[in-house]
Amino acid sequence: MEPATDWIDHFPGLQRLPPALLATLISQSAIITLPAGSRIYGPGQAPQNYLLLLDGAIRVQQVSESGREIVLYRLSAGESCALTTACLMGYEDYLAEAVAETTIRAVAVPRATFDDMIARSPMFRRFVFTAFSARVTDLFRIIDQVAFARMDIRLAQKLIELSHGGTALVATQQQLASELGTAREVVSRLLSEFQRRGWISAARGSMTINVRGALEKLSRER
Amino acid sequence: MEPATDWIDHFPGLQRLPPALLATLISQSAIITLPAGSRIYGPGQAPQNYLLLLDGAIRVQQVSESGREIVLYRLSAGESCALTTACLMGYEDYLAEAVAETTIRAVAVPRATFDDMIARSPMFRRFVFTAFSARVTDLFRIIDQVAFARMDIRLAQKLIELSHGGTALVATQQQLASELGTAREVVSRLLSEFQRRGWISAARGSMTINVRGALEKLSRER
DNA sequence: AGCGTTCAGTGATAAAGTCACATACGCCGA
DNA sequence: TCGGCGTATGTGACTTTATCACTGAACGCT
Repeated sequence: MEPATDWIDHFPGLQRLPPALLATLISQSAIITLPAGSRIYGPGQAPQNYLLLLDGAIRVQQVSESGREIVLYRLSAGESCALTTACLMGYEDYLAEAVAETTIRAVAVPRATFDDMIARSPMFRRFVFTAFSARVTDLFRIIDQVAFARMDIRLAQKLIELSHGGTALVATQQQLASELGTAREVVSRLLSEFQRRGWISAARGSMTINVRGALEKLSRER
Repeated sequence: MEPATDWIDHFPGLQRLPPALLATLISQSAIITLPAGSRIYGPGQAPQNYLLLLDGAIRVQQVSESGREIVLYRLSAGESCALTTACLMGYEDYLAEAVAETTIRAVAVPRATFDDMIARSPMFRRFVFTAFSARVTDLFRIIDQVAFARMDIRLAQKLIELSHGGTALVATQQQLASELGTAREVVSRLLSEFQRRGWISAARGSMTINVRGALEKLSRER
């Protein structure tokens, strides 16, 4: 089978790899497609490939024994599963799980090829470590938020984040609670309060931001 | 100056490096000593070296804007500053800070040497990635605990951890609170309760575990 | 229109965090 | 040996968050 070659365009950090290395990377890797909702890695499932995401979004989250969830970070097109890879290389079991939020298309680089590329290319190393450190920074930030930040502030931040600059926002209270690692009832009460102040209007499974400025002001507090 | 060579014995994962690589690593690295309490890395201080810890202990923690702290993980002899290194390679600023808990002695591997070793030795790569994944696993665990675990359970776990199998434990309530990322008053009340039940006896700046079994039982709950 | 499922609201209560003090202990110097 | 002082601890009052147990509303189907 003829491997596709144009996917490399998605990754600015890899575009200027020396041709020989590029050829190796491309010829050894497969392009995979997974439907929305599929679990990509999970506790006890050691990952076998280094994934470079071409299309779609991946959500990495942690699920507690009581069933509560918290979203750790998201990956979108052009990013790679960096932490996963650390676990892959280090033989540690993954404690979090990664779920496809949409249909995803990704390049799967086998373990051996990954190791080979790391050895041969400073640029590839740089690419991988940069991705690592961005994720680790995300984790530090999450810990800071969960340990020290008030929930109304965190919810305001999340509403702004999920609205992507627009005014509409599609999410159930349960989904928001899972984003923040809290209980749905807490989200319900905070949203009531936001609504009472006229900052948002809520409907079943969605809401509208009326006064973005107020949410932004709150989200800058601490 | 003649570089010391015997430090390599501290790191089983590195002992069987090919002689040529070992020679490079040893000749390029310096052994440094830092006094207890020194800040090794901090927010905004990008690390310049990969540290391999020979003696002493390092605590990595996060400090909130309000001054509350939480300990993320510790490093002891034979371990390396793995996450730090990711930030070093990825050029991201460190959000947490690393503090020497005791006088420490460490091998400082310069960035360029680190990169070179990564390129040349599968064994070195394995060593680094293994350390990395152990730390990331620690972070996942912290997030799980902070987001979902009850404080009495976490305190019981911490008392057991800090007692190192013995019965005596030296720590102030403020130190315990910083370990857990909570407020001192919370620790005070929980310790009172443990004491009321006869599980521990507390004094100023220290305490004694009387009924380890009870703490262990509690720490297994969730 | 009826029905099952998913979402959202709410009261009661427990756990944890915050704020503002009151004590208590240990040590050092007069 | 006695104050005085800095650090450590105890506690009341109150707010915020979590948990539990429901109720009722909205939606998608048949």
